Amino acid sequence: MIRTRFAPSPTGYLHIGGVRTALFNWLLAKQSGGQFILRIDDTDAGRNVTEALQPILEGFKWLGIDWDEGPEIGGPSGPYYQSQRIELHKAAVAQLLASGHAYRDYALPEELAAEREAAEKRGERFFYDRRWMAADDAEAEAYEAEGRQATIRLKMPREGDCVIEDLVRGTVTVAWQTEQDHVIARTDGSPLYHLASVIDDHAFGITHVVRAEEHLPNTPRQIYILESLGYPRPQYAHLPYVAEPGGSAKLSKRKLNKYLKNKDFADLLEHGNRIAARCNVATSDDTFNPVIVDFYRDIGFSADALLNYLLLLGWSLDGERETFSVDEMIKLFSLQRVTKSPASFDPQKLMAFQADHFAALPAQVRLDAVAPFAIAAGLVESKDDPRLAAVVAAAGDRLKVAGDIIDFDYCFVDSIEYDPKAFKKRISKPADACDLLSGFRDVVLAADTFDAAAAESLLKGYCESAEIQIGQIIHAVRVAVTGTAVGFGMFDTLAILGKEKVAERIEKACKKAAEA
RNA sequence: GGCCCCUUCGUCUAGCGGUCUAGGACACCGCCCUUUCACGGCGGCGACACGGGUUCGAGUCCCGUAGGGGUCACCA
Repeated sequence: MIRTRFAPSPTGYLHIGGVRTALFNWLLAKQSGGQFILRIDDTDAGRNVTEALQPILEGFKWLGIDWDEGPEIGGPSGPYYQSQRIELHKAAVAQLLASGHAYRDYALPEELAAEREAAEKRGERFFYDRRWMAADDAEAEAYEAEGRQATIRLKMPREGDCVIEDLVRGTVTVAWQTEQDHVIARTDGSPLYHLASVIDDHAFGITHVVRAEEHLPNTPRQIYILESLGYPRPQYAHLPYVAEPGGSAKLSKRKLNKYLKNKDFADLLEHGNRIAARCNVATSDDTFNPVIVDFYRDIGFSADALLNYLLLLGWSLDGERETFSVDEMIKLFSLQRVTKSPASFDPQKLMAFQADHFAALPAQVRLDAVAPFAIAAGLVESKDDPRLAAVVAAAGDRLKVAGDIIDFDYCFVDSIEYDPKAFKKRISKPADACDLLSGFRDVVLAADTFDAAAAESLLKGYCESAEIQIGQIIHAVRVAVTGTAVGFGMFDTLAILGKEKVAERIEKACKKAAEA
């Protein structure tokens, strides 16, 4: 039975790289009928845990990554907050101390810092020499009489190798002597991450530790802890990290300013900002950016598209197939096909996946996705407004994300803005534009029915009688009734607007042209 | 700097000694379709980091070099 876990710290946001790691864990568990566990690593956090956790939980819910055990639902191995498991961790520390795998260390932070500095000066790396180690109770008492307090350090082996069989990287060998005596408990007795993580993984029965490769250097000390405690080793799989757009360094939320220099990244954010501005989406720097999942949800991405893209960031089936439903991901994923090198985050490719996924959705689903944005932007009052369904259908794949509905605001609002360039080119400049437009307007007004087919025959008939090619008027019509030079089919547009609006806008455009 | 990891088109990747004049996707550039935009179709551009080996034969194995990256907390 495979049991995997993802262990976020309550930071207030869900990082895209973290989602990728969680996804792989989830997939691995799901495909074998195993369990995926969410554990909250809040040993350091303290305040506001619930608040800082909420966005993360909500992010997973939106993505459809559900957990079999963890916050909100509990489970047989609980509690799932590390801060609530502290007694267990302390007991393990005591056990390690008793068995001689760890020791009390009375070094003062200043003393350590001085040692570190001295080593650096000599051009050597700092290596703690156990100078303030208490070899027995008597020594400990003596140190404590001086007013010192002990941290607990691992008494790491100083010879031999630590051999890690990693499911992604193969055999990794590290000489024990390169490992420090890591601190596992602070002077106040509180246990540190590595200790807690190992204890909890064992307590939860985690069989596969699948995490980002930045944890690879931590693995020897964790192995030392678990083997000292007599625990079996889990299987390890260290995933390559997700790299920044156009670069090879790890994607980090802290370097937003740097990513903004990448055009694709900046364009994606700009796209989001455009939607957010119209749809009342909060755009705090902390969460509204393409490194954080909230961003995608808030501008109308499909969760499955994001998942599909992330799946391919470090994994491939055969190098050919790229589109996978969630069920297919679960069925086909394998750690064997995880790549070893970091994959850089490519906003354009992500958007391509999104566009494809969104275009393939059934009309009703697309409508449901778009409606909240249309309502928030004040384009319609309810999703039952027939114009909305008509626009979504007519727009087709021009809607890449649900929030793109704002690009077609001219189908809903009372008065439109004209793109100055388009207006000049199609209406002001051509001498006969307004005459032709006015002629067409009369035809429109006289029409009995005005659906797309009717609009088409009306315009074509008008061209015939005016003895012009359709190309000579259709662009002017588009600019006059939509304000822009681009959009979906003209006849659909006319039908959606209705004859009164079409006539009114043509008149207004001609008036504006005459004034200029 | 120590330790560890990584290295095929701009990007994501296929490739597990001969089928590689290196395949697919995104991006980019043409052309076609077309009332605009988008889609779609067709075509193009474009990579095995370098140097040694091993082998009849190396993108594929070995060793070096270079480059990139991760990590070195009483953070997680």
